[in-house]
Amino acid sequence: MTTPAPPPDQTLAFQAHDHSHCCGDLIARAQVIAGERGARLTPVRRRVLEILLEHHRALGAYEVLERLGQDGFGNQPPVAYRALDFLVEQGLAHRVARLNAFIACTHPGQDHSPAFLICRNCQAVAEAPGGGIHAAVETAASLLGFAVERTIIEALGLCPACQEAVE
Amino acid sequence: MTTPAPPPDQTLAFQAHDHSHCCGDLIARAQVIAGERGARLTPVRRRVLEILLEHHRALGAYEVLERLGQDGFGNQPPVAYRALDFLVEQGLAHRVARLNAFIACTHPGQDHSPAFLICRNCQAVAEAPGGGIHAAVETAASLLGFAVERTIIEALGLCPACQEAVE
DNA sequence: CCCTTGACTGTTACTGTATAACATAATTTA
DNA sequence: TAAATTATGTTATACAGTAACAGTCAAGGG
Repeated sequence: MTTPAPPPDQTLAFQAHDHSHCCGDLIARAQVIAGERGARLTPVRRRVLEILLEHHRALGAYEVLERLGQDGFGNQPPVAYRALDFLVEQGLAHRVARLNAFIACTHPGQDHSPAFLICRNCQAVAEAPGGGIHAAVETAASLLGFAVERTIIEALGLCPACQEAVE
Repeated sequence: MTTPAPPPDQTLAFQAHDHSHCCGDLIARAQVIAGERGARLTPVRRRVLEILLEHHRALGAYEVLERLGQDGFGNQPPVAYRALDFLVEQGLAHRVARLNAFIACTHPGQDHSPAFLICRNCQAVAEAPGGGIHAAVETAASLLGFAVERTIIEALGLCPACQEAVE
């Protein structure tokens, strides 16, 4: 599974950008992607995706849930978890294991197993191109005869902005 | 993808071996390592490490806690979490984010950020050599100007034995 | 048009994971 | 030995996730 040259939006989370644009754009693409797969982007699901898109950081299910409740949706955990599970299945969002939290996918539609870069200072999360990393995991695993099905790649550290801000 | 002979201890978790030997040995090494770092391997901490070493799989904090209680130690969550946090800080154990669980380090004393191979069938967890993987993560991160401090690398799949057992 | 079907949402109730805060005990240092 | 530090025990609570069931809504078949 090789990854072509990274598209220009890879550093999105770590750069200034027209955020309202990137949100609206991704919602529209999500609508299309879901339609193609015969899945329905219902109001709750759409709202959850919007909530995730309002940030470039991972949100806990209960953070999402609180906003859902404010918007008149159900405010019990399964409401949030079901919508989040749907978005993850459709590749529209990802789960960040380290944070027990969820984040909108910044380039949906492509089949990808992402590598996350998590800033410990500002909590921003970016998706890095993961091709080379996955190849390295495959190599290491095959030495032990292990058959990889899925990988979790998460790096903790400092984003460009916070490297200057923090000592 | 060929499978050359792996180094002897890397596949430990996936092979038959003298388990009582590997436990006693690692406890002794832990004692030394802690001493060198000015840290105290107290009875609770030592017992927690023993509990982890009795398995080659990750144990939840509450599994550890239950055994601690049976041995006359405190049976409230902080007792287990504090001991586990200590072991992780000293490099004597690792946290497996995917499983919200902990596992004894199979080669402590070396400064290493491990890559875990998690069998979804038998729950065994092995540490894979992570050098190449970390290099790949560094490369990907540096393209975005991100400074990596720690990495979480976990692969889910089937260990050699379970590839035969499971269809 | 109504009815059935299946998918989605809402709710209750619960299990599991983790930490804050404070009291007590043991160990080290002065 | 006293003071300071470090570790342990305990209570209480916050955060994460799921099972089970009831109600609702949209789409297709008679």
